[in-house]
Amino acid sequence: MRKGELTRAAILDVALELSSRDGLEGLTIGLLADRMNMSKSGVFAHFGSREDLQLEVVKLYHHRFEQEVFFPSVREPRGLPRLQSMFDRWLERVSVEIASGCIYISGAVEYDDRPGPIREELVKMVQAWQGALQRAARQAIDVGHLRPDTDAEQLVYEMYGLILALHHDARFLRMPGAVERARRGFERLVENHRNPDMPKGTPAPH
Amino acid sequence: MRKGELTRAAILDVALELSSRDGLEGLTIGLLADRMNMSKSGVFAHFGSREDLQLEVVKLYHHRFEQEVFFPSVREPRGLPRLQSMFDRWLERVSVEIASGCIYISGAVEYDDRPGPIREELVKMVQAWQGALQRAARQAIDVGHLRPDTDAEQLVYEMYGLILALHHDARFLRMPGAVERARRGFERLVENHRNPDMPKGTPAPH
DNA sequence: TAGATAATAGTACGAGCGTTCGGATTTTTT
DNA sequence: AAAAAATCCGAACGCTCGTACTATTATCTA
Repeated sequence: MRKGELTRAAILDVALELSSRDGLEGLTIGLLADRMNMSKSGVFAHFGSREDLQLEVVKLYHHRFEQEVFFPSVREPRGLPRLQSMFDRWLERVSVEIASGCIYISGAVEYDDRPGPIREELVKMVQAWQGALQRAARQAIDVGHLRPDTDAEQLVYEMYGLILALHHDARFLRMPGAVERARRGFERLVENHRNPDMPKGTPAPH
Repeated sequence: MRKGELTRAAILDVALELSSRDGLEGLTIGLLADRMNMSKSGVFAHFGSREDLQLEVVKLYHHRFEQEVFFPSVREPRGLPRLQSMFDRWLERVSVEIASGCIYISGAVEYDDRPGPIREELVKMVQAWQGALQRAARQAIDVGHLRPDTDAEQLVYEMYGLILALHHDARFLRMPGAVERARRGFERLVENHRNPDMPKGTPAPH
């Protein structure tokens, strides 16, 4: 009863690694078994089906993303500091993933036209992340860090574009310096919407 | 000698359609034969291998992209008009491809870690397009439409991000209004780098 | 420690894949 | 119209995939 959960977790760990490289659709039970020094059926027995395995991989990725990017950022004070932290940590994570691949991004392409529970799960998670970014952006407007006429959704749209371009240029084209470009793009974005008459004496409560 | 080339072209046309939807790696000869009302071996005979078929699909896509986006734009006058035209036509094309998928974008994800001739071809073409955009941006700087301190590569990086975000939000998340967001992002981008003291009386030669 | 239960291996099946090959059929050339 | 060549089909091969079933081994419990 305990050993099983342990190897199951180990399998999922390797499965996430393989899915990051080859995509969720490229994840194969045979290769996974090889990496685990196990038989195919031994691996398979831990999951009812391949689709269930893929779903678990997606959930595991989401959990790690939350742990590494989202949760540390919400401890920052409301407004621009929090939004900046979210982008920084996000960018930091994707920078590391240049070597391995990001499941949110590759999954978006793999499942943009492939209906089913995996697509639904992916969409749900990406929407959750975009929603969190939008809330942070709106708070930055509310506390006066960003101009009141700032379009939060447009802001998040362009932030997402910067990250996607990073993944594209760095991972696909192998271009150096893409991380710095994303950073500079965000700086320009913030500078464009920064509130020139930020009311002093009203620091954002955290 | 003539009939063969005709059906070969017809096969490639359908193959491009299928590859746009399911990705180049999702293109299968069996499905292609079904759509063509032909036998698998009949389809196969027109190409030495599946990889050759995929390569031809990539080249066909590139040719259409040039025809529809690049060539009409270089007839615009140098500088901002040409750059604007390139982005507009690019955006227009991707807008249509929201229903079918864009091979440059899906290919970038599929082949970011899969070496071989297909990856090389894709990289070459994307680099060519980015190079064309950079040349147009530099010309816009040279003729004085954009500020002299404008970083052309950074500009293209952010343009690419806007298009990638469009593909992501519209095709994967099925969000309405993404096209308009891309357009607004580009407007802001241009407005940020527009030359305030554009020398009058020196219109760009075209 | 003995018995129950969980965990893994082994084997096999059916489907789909790219590919090969020989023959039938159609198109082009002479 | 006859000969030559190009085009296409049908069947089969070897491979890999996910999955089902049975048996064996390891682990936990009483």
